[in-house]
Amino acid sequence: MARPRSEEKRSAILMATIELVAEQGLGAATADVAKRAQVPHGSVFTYFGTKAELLNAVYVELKSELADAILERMPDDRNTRDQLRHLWISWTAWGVSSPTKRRTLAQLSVSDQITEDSRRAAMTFAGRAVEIVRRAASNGALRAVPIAYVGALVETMVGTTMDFMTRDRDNAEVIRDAGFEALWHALN
Amino acid sequence: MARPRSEEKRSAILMATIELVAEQGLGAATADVAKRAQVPHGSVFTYFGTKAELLNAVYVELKSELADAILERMPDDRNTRDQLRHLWISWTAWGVSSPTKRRTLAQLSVSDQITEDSRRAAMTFAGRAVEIVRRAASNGALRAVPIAYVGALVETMVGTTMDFMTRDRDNAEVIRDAGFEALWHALN
Amino acid sequence: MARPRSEEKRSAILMATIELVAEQGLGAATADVAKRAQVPHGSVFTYFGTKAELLNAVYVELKSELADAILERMPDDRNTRDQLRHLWISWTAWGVSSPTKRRTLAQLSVSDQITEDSRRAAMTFAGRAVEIVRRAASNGALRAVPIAYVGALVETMVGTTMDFMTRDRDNAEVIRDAGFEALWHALN
Amino acid sequence: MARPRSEEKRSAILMATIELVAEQGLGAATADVAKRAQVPHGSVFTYFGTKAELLNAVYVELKSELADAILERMPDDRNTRDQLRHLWISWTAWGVSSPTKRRTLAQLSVSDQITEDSRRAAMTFAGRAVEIVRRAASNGALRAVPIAYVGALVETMVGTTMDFMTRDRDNAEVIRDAGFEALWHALN
DNA sequence: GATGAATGAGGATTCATTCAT
DNA sequence: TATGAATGAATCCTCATTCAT
Repeated sequence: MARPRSEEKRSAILMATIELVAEQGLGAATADVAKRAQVPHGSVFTYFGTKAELLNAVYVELKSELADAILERMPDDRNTRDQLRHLWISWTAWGVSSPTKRRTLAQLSVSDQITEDSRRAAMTFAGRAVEIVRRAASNGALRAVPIAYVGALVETMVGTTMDFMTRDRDNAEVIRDAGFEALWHALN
Repeated sequence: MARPRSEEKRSAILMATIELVAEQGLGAATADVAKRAQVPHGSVFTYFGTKAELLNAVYVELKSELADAILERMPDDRNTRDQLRHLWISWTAWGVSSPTKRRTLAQLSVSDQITEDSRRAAMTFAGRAVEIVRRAASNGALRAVPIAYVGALVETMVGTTMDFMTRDRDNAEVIRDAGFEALWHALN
Repeated sequence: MARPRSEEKRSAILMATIELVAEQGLGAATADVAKRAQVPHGSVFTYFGTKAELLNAVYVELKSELADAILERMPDDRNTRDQLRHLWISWTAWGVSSPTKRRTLAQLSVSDQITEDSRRAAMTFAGRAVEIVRRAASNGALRAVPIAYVGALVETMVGTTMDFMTRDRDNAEVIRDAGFEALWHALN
Repeated sequence: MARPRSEEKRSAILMATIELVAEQGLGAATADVAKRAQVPHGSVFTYFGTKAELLNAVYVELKSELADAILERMPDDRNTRDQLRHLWISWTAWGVSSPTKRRTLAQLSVSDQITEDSRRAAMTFAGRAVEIVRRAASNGALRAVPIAYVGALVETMVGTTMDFMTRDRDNAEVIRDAGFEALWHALN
């Protein structure tokens, strides 16, 4: 009759990790994560096994959340450009309004601690988004290259755009819209 | 009158750091760097003071080398598109032929250990390259946004392109050329 | 529910520190302390956080022990001179019989690693002793100066006396008694 | 035809050491001493051989300077009390006006780096002062104990008095004069 | 399952002294 | 003699993971 694991604890650890990685990088100590989550140090390991697994869980969590934010109100009935524009706007909006999550996700994305499995799982969430990108690029300069490359280009352009929007709040919308036009031209 | 600092030693430490960071990430131990460079551990600190300074020196060194590689044979008499294309090709060629340096530079670029000073110094090397980008973007969708944003977009697109070229050697040129077309359209 | 901290371990670390500081000074290595205490090096930090905290704990511990030794059999019903004499004799006896503790305490007392908090805590233990000194000095040359100064004078005179008693065991009692007379005259 | 050692350099190193030890304790690095003295690091060792020798030289220098300050205007024709009083006043005056030197001397005095030789040399400077103390104590409670003990008592009482004078400038003279009366009574 | 003490291999940095120039 | 680079043992502290309670 083991006590069931608490979803709250799991979530608290996840959130604490997101915060600490944003603040201190991937070197953030698990003991500090536990303290921030107001959870015993040992619990981090009962819930996630190893630090690497914890980081992977955070990665998947953030990717999933991001995919939801992007796709939630996607106007499926509109043309490709409108859909891509929705993707671009909701994605950057997420990044600008969740800078902590954005920073942590950026760090995790380039980390070699994230497994191929986690990356694949993240891809799955992004399926519909990738499809939009694929359609948008289907007649342009990138029509003949692997879709993964196109997707990566879009992702990296969004990332850079979010960075500059965050840094230059006054011109955030101008940057965002110009960035979208650049993307649209790049794909067409 | 004392023994002068040895340029060779300095260089050996720098190279060893580049290799180890590529292999193990920014957490690479200074003791291992010393061993790889075949110098005593203490010498790392004689030459660079702290690990952070060492990493900054590596960053500046690689940025400088990269700028040289890009600008060395830049055809200044050609039109903007040709110059941008030369930039794109020489940049990706550097990355593909120096994957170790590329990986280390990528890690350093997103690290918060790199100071604003180092980034500024790197910017200086890149001056002429930025000018080409500025010209290329002067009539397109990005004409009204900060040049820093445009430069960052180019840099991130090159990075992504190098990654895929390295991973998919057989199609490297196709990817590279499609990537360039995408960039050209993005800027125009 | 976890393993509770072991009072024995804490105490072993404290004792090992006292010994090593007496032997090697405040520069004694925490690793050597651990070895002497037969605990893993990491445990020193589990129990005391930093070396400075460890030293402060030793200081407070020794001051407390000393206060106990002095005040334990203090004849509260006797006149001031007898009480001061008891203080002097029990204090010097503690120092002569615990030269290791005495030396360590002497080093800590002049160290700038000891915080104001620790010194205040030590003062508290010494309260009754200070009161005796205050009474003894209340009609003499030192009646109008801060009691802290008077207390410091007494402390420093005891320290010097213990040193000479230790060095010259054969005349220890003569020195001790002469020293007490000197103190008594100084205060009266 | 070796270049003669420069008295200026020697002196600069000595002064720099006094300052740094006052600021950082005996752990002050010789490299920092050299920097403060505006002298190459190696020179510290050409002039003093080892760090321990340097510290001993500082000790002897300060003791000598102190002895000069105390004895310079000693009124040899006055009675013992007046001479002792002159000793007390000039000594505390030196300490209050040279807090850096005082702190360094205090640290060195309790250090085990100072050799017996250095201590003996210092004693020699203090000869006339010891003689005054001896005379002052010749009929009191301390008449039968080793003169070294009496001297040490005087020294430690002066030290404590200087500390409180420095800390409580407004009452410095009151403390000084009360301290002297206490000393006089202790010796008589 | 819950808890937090236990562990010891690293990690970055310091430093007195030596010695090449 | 003057100079400052060279050296590597030593230092304090961190940390992921395990495990006794």
